Amino acid sequence: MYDYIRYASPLGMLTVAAEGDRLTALVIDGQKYAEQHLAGEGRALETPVLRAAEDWLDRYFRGEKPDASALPLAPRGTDFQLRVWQALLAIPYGQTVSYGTLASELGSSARAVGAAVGRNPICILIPCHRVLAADGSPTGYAGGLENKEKLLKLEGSLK
Amino acid sequence: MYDYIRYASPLGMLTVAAEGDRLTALVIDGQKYAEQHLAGEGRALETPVLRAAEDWLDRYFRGEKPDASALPLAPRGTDFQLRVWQALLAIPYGQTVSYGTLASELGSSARAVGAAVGRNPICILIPCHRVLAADGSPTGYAGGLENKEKLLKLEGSLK
DNA sequence: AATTCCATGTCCGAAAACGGCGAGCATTCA
DNA sequence: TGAATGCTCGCCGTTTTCGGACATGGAATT
Repeated sequence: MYDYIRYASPLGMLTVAAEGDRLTALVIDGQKYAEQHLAGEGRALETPVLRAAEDWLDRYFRGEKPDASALPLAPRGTDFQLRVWQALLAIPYGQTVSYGTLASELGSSARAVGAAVGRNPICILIPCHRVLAADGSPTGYAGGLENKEKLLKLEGSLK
Repeated sequence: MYDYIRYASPLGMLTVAAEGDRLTALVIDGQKYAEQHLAGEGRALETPVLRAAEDWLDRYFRGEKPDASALPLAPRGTDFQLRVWQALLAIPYGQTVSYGTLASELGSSARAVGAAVGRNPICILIPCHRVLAADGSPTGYAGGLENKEKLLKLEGSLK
């Protein structure tokens, strides 16, 4: 059982979900794997943590650089996925990494990291959009490639 | 999250578990598949329904014929399993059925019924011990064959 | 009689397939 | 030369698929 709000963003409508006082999901309409991240019953209810997320998004899309670590995140995943998502949180605003380097930091393979990054349940807040192919091109995005590019442009990482 | 009590019986120690005010499991120490029936966190706490189950067991082992339908049962399983367990509840005290007849009543196969009966999460209360092989011999029991025989003797179905 | 098939629902383990990749090598044009 | 493109192969966590094994019994063959 989770609570959620809908949020109108430059990327389209978002759904932000929480269980208790922790965020569990942030998905873009039409996003791949969204069903898995929003499994079970949900009710439209704006709890305090959801209001905080709303503020965060307001500021983010306004071009500010709000601190994601201010929000309590509780993504669900396998041990490996949690490690990868944790690593994503360490990538600063405006910077990017390649799947390969991320993989070698984690002692894994680019391919496996790619799969885990693609299942990130908390878009934007956990900045999976900051991971690019080795040649610097934005390769794939569960929420739609054009949205990945929008986010990177907003952050000044892409022309 | 479930509550449970331990119960010393002629069959050995039992664990009776409930979620809220409904029984979800009754397993004999050493019983097969017990882990599945007691999955997740449990705490030792005697709730009203567990006390009722205790009374029921006291009477049962004393040789009385308490009514199982007086207790709220909430076993978890597949649709087919629930149908089979429902059918078990219809077998009166002191009577037995064969896997085959049960199967034809349910429009299934003896083999499939056997598998489902074997996964009964609420021993004794849901009388899976009243199902015998076609030739009348007690074939298998997740809680140990000797216990199946004890129960049948108590009920007078076995010499 | 004794043996062999098969039906049927579920679980479990093994094996194979599938990715939001990337390095290495060959080929192709300027 | 050298940069750009395309192919193959290895990488490794997760998901999907597949083959047996069961708390059996009836029908069809030997």
